[in-house]
Amino acid sequence: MPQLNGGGGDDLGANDEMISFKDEGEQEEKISENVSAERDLDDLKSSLVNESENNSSSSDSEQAERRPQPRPDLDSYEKTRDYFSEALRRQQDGGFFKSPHYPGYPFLMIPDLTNPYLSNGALSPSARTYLQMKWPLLDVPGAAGLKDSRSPTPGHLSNKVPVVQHAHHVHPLTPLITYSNEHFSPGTPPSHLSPEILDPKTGIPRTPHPSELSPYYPLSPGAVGQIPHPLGWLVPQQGQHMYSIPPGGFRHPYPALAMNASMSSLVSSRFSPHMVPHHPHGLHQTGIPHPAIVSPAVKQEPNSHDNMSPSMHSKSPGLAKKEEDKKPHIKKPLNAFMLYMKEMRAKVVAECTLKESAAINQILGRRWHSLSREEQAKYYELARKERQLHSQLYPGWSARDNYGKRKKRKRDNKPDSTPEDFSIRNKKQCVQYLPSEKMCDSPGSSHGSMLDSPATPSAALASPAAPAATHSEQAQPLSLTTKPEGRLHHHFLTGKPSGSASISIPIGSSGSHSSHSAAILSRPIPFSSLHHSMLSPPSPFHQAALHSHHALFQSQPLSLVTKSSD
DNA sequence: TGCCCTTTGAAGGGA
DNA sequence: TCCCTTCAAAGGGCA
Repeated sequence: MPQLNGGGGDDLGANDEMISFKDEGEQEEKISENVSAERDLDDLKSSLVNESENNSSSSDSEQAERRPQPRPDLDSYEKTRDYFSEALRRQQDGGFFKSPHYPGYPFLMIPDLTNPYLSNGALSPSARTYLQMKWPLLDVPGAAGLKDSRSPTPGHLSNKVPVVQHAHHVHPLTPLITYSNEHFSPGTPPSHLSPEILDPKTGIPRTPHPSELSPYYPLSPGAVGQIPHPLGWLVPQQGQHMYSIPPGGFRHPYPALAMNASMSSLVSSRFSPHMVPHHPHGLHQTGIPHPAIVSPAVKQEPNSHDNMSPSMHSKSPGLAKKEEDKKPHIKKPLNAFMLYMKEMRAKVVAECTLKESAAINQILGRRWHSLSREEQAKYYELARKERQLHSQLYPGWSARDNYGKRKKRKRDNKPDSTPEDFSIRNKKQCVQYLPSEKMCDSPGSSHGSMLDSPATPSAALASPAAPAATHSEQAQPLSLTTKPEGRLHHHFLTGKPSGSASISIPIGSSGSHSSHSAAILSRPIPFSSLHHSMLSPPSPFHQAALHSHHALFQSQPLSLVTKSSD
């Protein structure tokens, strides 16, 4: 697996970190991915027929690309396959994106997608192909009439994740090309990304047809007014949509929204303020509820008033309550780990026999730590954009608004909770999930890349965690429950002190997490007790980490460790 | 039916 | 500034 070129400075992992159980499987996976990709592409072909036909008069670049093939769908197919080949080649060449988890990353570097738009504002054909591939239901310009977008999008609207990611051959991050391929640097959005979509044929601004919106973020409440989430790539698996415009949303006039360049590319032309009527029921015009908006009946507590906007407070109690009942539940933006989890869960599930999310999440947590800084930085950046977008969409929304929306969760370290209660609560926590992950533990568990080396400038730059570190550092996984040494080491991205442990294995949870779940479950298995298949042979670095880890463990009893003793 | 579990990170409030 | 709490996703387990 290729490492970052020239990054030798903090190359913690040495070569051994590249050795993982998954490497072999990776080969197979690539093969299967290709097979699967082709299979998927077969399906894709048919959806590309019309597009190709409709663009017979496309640009010269397309003409140049186009092979003299009689079937335009095959052309698209070939081009798409070229992308895979190119992606694979780049991956093998040791591109920036090195993780075997992300075969799709190289797509971010597809040259043609660097500027997927033609001079007239239309998507380049390959970009269209790509977009079609990534958003099969996305009616990109030129593909109009391909399908009736107003028809429900069945596959994407399920809230359940398919056990096997069908689109594993394309990394979900690839749609981030939307942001740019400049490693998420908020660049200047293409000029065509104006609130209005230019008709590629006429050049006349027009209201985007719903079919041009990402199918993963179909318009929900307010139908046309619904904003498709630009991070829809995260959703495809679940078919969820992140955000929506709640009734009463956009408390600020939309034009007043300060859209920076990054946001512009995020929101793109689909976030036209002209298409933001309020829909009281949080339903897409198709009648499909927006996943980001949980029906009050589902999530909202009957007596909850804390989700009321100021405007609602000013209304009459009855009316306010009425609207409150209608008011959708605006979910929190996903953080980096959540984004990662969402993406990788299906993969882990597919790799493992595990089904329990708790166990899966443990694996994901460890894999998260095994990610390189760059990889994590991508997710941090994504999360940052998520938050940014969320804040733009819901200017008045506060995370506090959702407090109490869920049922009261375990509050085992409440002062009033009795020890009996606590012990009862922790009975289930004695279940040890991790051993069962030995089959599918992170190949990168030996990666060690997240260890406490200072962030590289690029990573730090890319990290949105930097501004938020004030809050997040306390929750850094590296921080020990006991925090015996104080906050001595630094967040790998922010460079800020973030904990005492010098290894990346979470020992319990910090903060409130540990307060209710810092039992043995949260405790990592000592390296020495891990199955061989769970960890690669320790590099010198990891041996040092082992030593440190053991030292830490020696200072902590291995028995049930809770923070309830506080 | 609905909470619990598990993970990390973000946000907000209180001290 | 630090600490704590809550929530975000997910889905099997369990009462």
